[in-house]
Amino acid sequence: MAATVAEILIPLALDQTYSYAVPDGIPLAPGDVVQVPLGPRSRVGVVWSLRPGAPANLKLVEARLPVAPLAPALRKLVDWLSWYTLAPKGSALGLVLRVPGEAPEVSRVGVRLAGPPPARMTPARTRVLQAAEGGLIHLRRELADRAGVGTGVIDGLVDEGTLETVALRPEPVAERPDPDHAQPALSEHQRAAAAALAAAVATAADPSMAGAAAPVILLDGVTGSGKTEVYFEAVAEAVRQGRQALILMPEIALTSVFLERFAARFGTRPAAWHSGVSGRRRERVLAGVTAGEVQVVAGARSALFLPFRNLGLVVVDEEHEGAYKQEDGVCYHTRDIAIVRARLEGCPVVLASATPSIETRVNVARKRFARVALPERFGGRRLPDIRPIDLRSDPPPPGRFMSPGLVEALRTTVAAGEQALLFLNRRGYAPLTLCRTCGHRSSCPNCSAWLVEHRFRRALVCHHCGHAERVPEACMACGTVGSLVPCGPGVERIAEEAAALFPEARRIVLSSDFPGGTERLRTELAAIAAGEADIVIGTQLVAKGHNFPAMTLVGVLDADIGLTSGDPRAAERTFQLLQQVTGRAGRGARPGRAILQTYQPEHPVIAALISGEVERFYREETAAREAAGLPPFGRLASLIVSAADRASAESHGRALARAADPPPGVLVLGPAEAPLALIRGRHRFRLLVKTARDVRLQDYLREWLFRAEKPRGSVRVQVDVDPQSFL
DNA sequence: TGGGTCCAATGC
DNA sequence: CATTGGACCCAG
Repeated sequence: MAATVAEILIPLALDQTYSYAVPDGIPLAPGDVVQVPLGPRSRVGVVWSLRPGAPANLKLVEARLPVAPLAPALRKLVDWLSWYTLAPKGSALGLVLRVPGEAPEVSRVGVRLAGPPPARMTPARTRVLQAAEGGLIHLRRELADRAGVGTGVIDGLVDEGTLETVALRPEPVAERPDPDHAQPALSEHQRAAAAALAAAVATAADPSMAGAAAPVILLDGVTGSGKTEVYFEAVAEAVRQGRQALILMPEIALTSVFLERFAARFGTRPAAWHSGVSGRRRERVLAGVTAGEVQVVAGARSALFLPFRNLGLVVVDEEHEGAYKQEDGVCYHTRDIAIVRARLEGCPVVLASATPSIETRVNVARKRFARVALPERFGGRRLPDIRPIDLRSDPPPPGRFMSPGLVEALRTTVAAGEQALLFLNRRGYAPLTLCRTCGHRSSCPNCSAWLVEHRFRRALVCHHCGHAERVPEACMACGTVGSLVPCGPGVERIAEEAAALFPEARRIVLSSDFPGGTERLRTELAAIAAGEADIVIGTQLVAKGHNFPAMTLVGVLDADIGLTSGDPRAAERTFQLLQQVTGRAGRGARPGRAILQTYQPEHPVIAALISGEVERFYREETAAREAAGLPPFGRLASLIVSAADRASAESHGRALARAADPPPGVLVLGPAEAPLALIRGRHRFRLLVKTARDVRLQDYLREWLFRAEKPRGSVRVQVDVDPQSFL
């Protein structure tokens, strides 16, 4: 009877499709979403291909689900992603496939005046009738609130026939953005840049240009140069062309400011998509995106996999951000996948950054990406003056972390009624707790990391696994009471110091583990922007994307953090972070300045920040990468071998190394104990594969892992192609 | 020997 | 991912 076999991909960690017989009654096409039996249960899968065949002992496809099929571009993306990352195909599908839940669309019910007044009048009923005057349709709840009655009164009037119910179409998740809502005031540079981006969008939308490769464009502009306004014009062009636009951001949860700026330009907010959007809203955004009704989505990395119907533009804001790298499950870099997705959809990509990554710079130099530059700050504002304080010659008093020079700068800033930011990229009170008597250091039982004291929570916390314990009275090792001392500063400790020095200044501490969650963070950020604080003490969370007009001083407490991590990207990362955080100063009318406390003012990163020789820094850093054969001049993959016990992790790592047999141009290093050897109770060893740029890295890795001993027991091997961090 | 727990293999 | 059945352990 059935004469077709369907290859079905199921969103589980399976690397192959499974074959099912297609019943005659269910016509199928590739991309269709189906229900198939798998083991004891029924699961959702996607038709990957169909072929004629006499199904012998195959199970039957149970049903085709009444949802939009997975578009060819997304199926290609899944294939490409699993090829590139070595993740199982099914895992890659899991990123893309979102099956709408069973929850039926709750149509909102409205009521309106429709019949004669009720036989029996009451004061409550009178108020309702007054509120409903004019015959307009009101929401049941809203009408009740307006009349100051319960919804029961409304229902009573509906029963009487005085009011009638009307089914309302659900409120759209996002209004149509109006590309001509507000004409932005752009500088000449901005206008030129915006025109270039819009032209790329228009060209890609032109049917006569179909098939031509749409460009990847780096929008390169210093902090405060107005990149957002510029790429908004590209978004506007996509909307005019009737196409969809996706704006990817590293930290969408905190950007209500961004949504407002969008609304000011387009008259309405874009649809937001991130982990914080859940339930009904998520489903409705999904449905709107699928149908093409939602035109602009602003989202975190998972938005990259939404089923756009006619994508016309992808913007990757803060292109260089480390948060774009997904480190577990399917390891991918959002920027790179965004470029692949855009190519499959035939639309341009805009990468926006004040501090573009070296990869992107090199791609510009190689003419693979175009570049549009915004050379100056909006309104002609100057970048802040940056000055070092050498902690060797100008140290803070004992037990303090602010040098006299920084304190003095703070004093003048606060006295002038301006705002200062004290930046330290370390959460908590103290990063290490030491016993003065026996030298014992509190460390995490599950990870090879020190426990960080959080004085506010009265706990010692592991920043890797979340393990937390009460701050003990006595040393765990020697039992001495009152002998534990906090070592080093975290933001909480800096806040304490600022409070001691400037008791009358208004202070706000911000860090990602802040009690009150994102809602509170949002209000605090708004308060800072409104000038309701004199001194802000914060982690990197305050470094990014916020506009604090009254801020004129940024003090970096430890500019050297991160320079010594042994990670090849450490210098670049530190440079980007410090460039961003110092860029918070002087965005308003008054000029800004920044102070870097450092032990190594001669270090290339610090020296470049102080002298403003950005290009020289990048030139040298790029040259160093090239000399070392590191990306983007060579390719890297890391294999993390983890196991419940150290010995099995190490022995499997060694077995892999023995089987490596690298061809010319490939170097396999390790296994070495991973820098964080123990995380969440798992011991980790790392192998590093370094190849020349033209080596087919994935093919080699596949072949190697196929040949090598398969992991047994608790052993896991995690492959990360293009690793960002080496920790 | 039965029952209980744990964990790796399995799914078309 | 969710289920399962085999391996291992313990009490009786």
